[in-house]
Amino acid sequence: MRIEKSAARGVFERLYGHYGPQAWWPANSVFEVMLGAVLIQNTAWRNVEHALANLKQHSALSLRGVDRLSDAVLARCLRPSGCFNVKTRRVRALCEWLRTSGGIKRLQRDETEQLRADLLAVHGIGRETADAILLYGLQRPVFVIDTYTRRLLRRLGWGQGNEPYEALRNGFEKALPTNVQMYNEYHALIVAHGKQHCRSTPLCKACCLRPRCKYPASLA
DNA sequence: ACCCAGGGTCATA
DNA sequence: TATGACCATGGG
Repeated sequence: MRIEKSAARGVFERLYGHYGPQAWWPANSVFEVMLGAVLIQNTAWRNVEHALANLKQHSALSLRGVDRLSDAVLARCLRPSGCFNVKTRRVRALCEWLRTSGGIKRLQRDETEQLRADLLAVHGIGRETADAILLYGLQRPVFVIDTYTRRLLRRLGWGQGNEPYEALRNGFEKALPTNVQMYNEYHALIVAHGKQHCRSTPLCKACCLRPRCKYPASLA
């Protein structure tokens, strides 16, 4: 998958110029980023906020805190984020991994590729979740691919949108400078744009990323 | 009553 | 490699 550098840069400038800085990831700790990355799976951020607020009430926005909760209580906290029984197991797996690998502070010293492999080995952490944790939690220069990114890519005519994850990640990373801050904003901007309704902004008149958008035309 | 939301796992072909 | 069932809440 090949993406033109000027095009990749141009779309970023346009999105940034329109929406401005996104201040991602909304969290107060690396652990909270990890929790959010798992809870956001196939749900809306609003629901995740609710679940995180529930955890906070139980003083469970830390590894120790989550470990103290019973499965029943943890599941009850996660309920608003949907698929809560599934996510309870995934959060447990995440915590188990952190405990057995010496904690976040030690993990910070590992190479990005090593960290990525370790994350992918955790139950419930796939490519997107792993990359979100790497980029937003551990400040590594990894470009996150999600469904909005695939739609954007397709609607820009850069590709089909169904290419393998790694191909797309590689395409963006080669087209852009290796820059954590830029990757951070770019992905956040793609999501922000995708959330807009058609015609709600000048940019969306040309391309909204919602599934049934009437304007599947180019941003450029 | 539907569709969708910042996915991943598991079974199957 | 690729498709489909499944998980399940909350907002539009």
